Amino acid sequence: MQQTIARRARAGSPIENGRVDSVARVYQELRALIVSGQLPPGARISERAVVARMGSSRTPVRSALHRLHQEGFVASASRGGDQRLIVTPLTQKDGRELFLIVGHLEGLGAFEAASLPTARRRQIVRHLRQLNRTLGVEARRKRSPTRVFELDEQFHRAFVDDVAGPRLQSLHHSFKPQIERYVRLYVNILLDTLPTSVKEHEAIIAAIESGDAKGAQRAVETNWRNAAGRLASVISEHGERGSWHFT
Amino acid sequence: MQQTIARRARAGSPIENGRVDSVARVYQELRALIVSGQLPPGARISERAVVARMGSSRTPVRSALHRLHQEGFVASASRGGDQRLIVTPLTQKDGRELFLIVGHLEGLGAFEAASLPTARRRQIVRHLRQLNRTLGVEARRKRSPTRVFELDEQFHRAFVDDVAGPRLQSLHHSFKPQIERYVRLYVNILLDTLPTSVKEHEAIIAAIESGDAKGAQRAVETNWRNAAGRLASVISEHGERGSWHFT
DNA sequence: TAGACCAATACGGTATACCATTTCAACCGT
DNA sequence: ACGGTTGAAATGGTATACCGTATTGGTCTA
Repeated sequence: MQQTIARRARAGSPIENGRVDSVARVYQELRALIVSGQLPPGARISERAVVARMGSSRTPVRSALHRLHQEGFVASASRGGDQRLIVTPLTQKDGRELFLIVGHLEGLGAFEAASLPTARRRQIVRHLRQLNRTLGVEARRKRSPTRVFELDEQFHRAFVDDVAGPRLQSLHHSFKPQIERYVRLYVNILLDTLPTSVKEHEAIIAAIESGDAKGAQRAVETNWRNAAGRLASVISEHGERGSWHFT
Repeated sequence: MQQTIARRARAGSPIENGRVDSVARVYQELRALIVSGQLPPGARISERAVVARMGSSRTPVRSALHRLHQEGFVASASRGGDQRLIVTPLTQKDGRELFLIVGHLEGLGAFEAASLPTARRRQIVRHLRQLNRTLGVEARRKRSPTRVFELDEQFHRAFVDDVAGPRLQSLHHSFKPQIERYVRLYVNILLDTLPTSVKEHEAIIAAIESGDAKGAQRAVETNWRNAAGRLASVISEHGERGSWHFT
């Protein structure tokens, strides 16, 4: 019967011939809920609850959860035989590891970017400079954290996406949103450290511009290592906001 | 009816109370088949064929395939609407990316290992030295490539596993077998470059011993970058063995 | 004989039924 | 009133039926 409803919904869709790829839809919606914090860290996730909320069936939901699990957005609280899923808690240790991994992954990207022929490098550098300038402006007037996220995200994508193969890209795409979870949790405090970040970005740009691959890699890694440090001090000062369970 | 058979099989199992976690079993068996090359690169994989071979049902097989897909062991040949799965082909580009990513991931591990307190570092170093010595011996008498894989694998695990958090470990565990696919394909040729590898390992050990984090990281990355180079030259010389489809 | 068309079917996507286990809470006995 | 017991509901795992599309192999025609 639900099948009928779903089919009818599909048929009502604009031009869609049929298939809607529920798993992708469920995956994205769920991930958005987790990243935005509407599903708080530690919250239990039941397949049937998701089905009820998103109106699909268990099979695609199951696939989506499987993927989220493997990417680290949800974790198994594996009590007993079953593995019950919860939204991955935000801890200091996990945050540090996440930041360092992304740093080294992007470090590889930066290395490759700085090894490009001069023409393409110049192109990338111009883009980076523009983004970082905007970021600096946005940092001075302290508001709209969303915009800041977006700019920082674009900055880092600018020298990774263009140069990374499919594997590195997919890793980056799955890790960055998890970073975002941490950043969103401590926005206001992290916002104060923006000028430092902007300066570190300058170093990255300079290294890529001059074709200094190792330097670019080091600069990116330093940027992330410092960010990890800043996050750690913020967390230890304010407590781990995201480690409790709200059943 | 098949259910009955399965249940009976379970009951016949030694002490098992019930659940066998088919998905893990299917995942591991399939992965082994892919890594060992019994399922050749480019081979099509159909859910129902796997079911027929491994005797489970489509749901767990589907989960296992999903995971293998995300980890990169299988790829979608996405013709048309469906995404048909094939064993990921072994190409020069992909191999290079794989090696570099693992290099940078392990670089992070080495950095952390070299940052450990002296006592634990000494412990790790002793282990590393022993493994590398055995590797050197094994290199001189040229046989048993399996043993060589194992030793190299253990060497790299020795400074990653002990120090890495769960995320880095899981990445490492999913990437290393994919490296193995490439290595297995070109064993005999790659075996000649072993002495070089042993020397590079010495550099890694020395850096960890002296607590030189950046040096250790660089040494590991260099080791992998060189390995990528060696693989690339071998592939371009012998052609891409793994890029054709055997339907 | 070569190419186009058509039917059988293989396949992936989805929905759902069923089972075993765990959880949770009402209920009963002390 | 409190703690233990039991049974119902929930949950995850598995098997399977059904759908629509894409592929394929064969036949018919030019």
